[in-house]
Amino acid sequence: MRSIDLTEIRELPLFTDMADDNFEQLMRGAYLQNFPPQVELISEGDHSDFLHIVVEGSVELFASWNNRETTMATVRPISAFILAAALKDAPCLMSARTLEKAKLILLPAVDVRAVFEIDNSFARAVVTELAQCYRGVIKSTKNLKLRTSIERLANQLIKLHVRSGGLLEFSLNVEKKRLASYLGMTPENLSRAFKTLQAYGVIIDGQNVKLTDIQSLKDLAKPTALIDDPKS
Amino acid sequence: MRSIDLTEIRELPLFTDMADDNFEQLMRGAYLQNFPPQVELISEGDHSDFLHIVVEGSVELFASWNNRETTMATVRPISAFILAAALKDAPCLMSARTLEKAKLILLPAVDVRAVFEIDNSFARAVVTELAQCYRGVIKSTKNLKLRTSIERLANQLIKLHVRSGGLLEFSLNVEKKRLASYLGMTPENLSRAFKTLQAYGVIIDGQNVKLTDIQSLKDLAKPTALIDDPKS
DNA sequence: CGTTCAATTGATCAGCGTCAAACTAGGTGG
DNA sequence: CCACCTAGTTTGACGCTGATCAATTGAACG
Repeated sequence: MRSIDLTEIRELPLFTDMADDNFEQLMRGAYLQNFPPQVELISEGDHSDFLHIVVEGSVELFASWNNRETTMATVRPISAFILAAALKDAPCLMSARTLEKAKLILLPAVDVRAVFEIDNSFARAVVTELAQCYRGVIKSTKNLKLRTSIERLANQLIKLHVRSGGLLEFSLNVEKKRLASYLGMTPENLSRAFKTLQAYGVIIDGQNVKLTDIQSLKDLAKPTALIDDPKS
Repeated sequence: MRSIDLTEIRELPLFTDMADDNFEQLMRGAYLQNFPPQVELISEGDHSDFLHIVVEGSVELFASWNNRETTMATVRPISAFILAAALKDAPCLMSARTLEKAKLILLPAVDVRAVFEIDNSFARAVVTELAQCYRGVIKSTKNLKLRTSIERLANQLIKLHVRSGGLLEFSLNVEKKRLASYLGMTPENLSRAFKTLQAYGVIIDGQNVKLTDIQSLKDLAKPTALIDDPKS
């Protein structure tokens, strides 16, 4: 575990306020592990024994029912996932798989729960984290229920544009079929949606996106802080 | 405030573990208020000054975008809503309106935040509550993305059946147009979906529902704990 | 009794999923 | 280095689900 720089972990909002001792205790039992692509880390319904933190690479959270599958989120460094299930010792509601080679820190859930009980700062940091997760999913539900698939795609592109720091050219950073599933549509439909957005100055080349008319795209997408702002 | 029995509030999971002093402090600033039907208690985007607790009646949480509106949840006694926004002093992501005459307790958000800072038991109870909310929304997203509207309706009926304690006859307890919106469909479509479910032993009379062939309904609905179980 | 709004029904239509096929790109092995 | 294989992506044709529009019925309320 010492092989990796713990500073970055320590500085995560979730851990930054907690007592040194407790952070130490948490990290003593931690594993640092490398995974190849397409490894299923967690299966829906599992009781997860670890809180997972993505250090490198990316992880897909997805859910299944009746032989159907949908992408719920993509987790990128550095952030934790399945916090709620690990804390409450409840079955995971989502599965997780690596999308590419990935490096994860695994914190034993028993340790997380133990430290949660004794460290009040950590408990409050957990509240902040969970509140953010909760609000994130609410926004995502609004996105799904209030918008058509083309509106969702347009807003997704604007979100990536903002996330890139305002660049007019950026990468999707996910396979299109996963983006499609995340947005609640089929790959075929996504492909057609991109074509539709050509009329709004969107140029696609593989995973590369170029926006040549942000204004008209925004007029279509009508982004709002109450759905699209990752903060707030 | 003394006019109402606080025992029930005190026994809510959110408050049951906290120190007496702090509960007192929280309740000192509380308002007990009656509202007529169709009052908008909170508007999306507001900074809510109060944590709301429904004591009688029912409250609809809904969201809007671009002149469209969707029902996100119905809150019934006794439970709190907009906890996350009140705690983080963040803009509400959902609006709230009374559906019928309702009695609410309003706890000033500043007090909630103050007590949250000093009462560690309360802070941990908040974690439990938020984790439950979070997992609830995740289930709801899975429901929306993985199921067709008829499957959602079938599962909703089974959920009401279970909630009624296993009765084969029960009430929807909401207007059909709100149920439709909650399930992500139009009222017209819901009406037709009910007709489709007649083949599965579902008999509708106003808000009254009778299930005459649970097994075939379950075969269609395929309920699963990871989407439909309110606990877990 | 009349007004209002929810609920239903029918007709029509658009969005989107499904199926099938062609095309592309990346990776593997000869 | 090239041929091949696999899987992702695109395109077209088609059909179903569910939305829209319009009209009617029904129920609640003043």
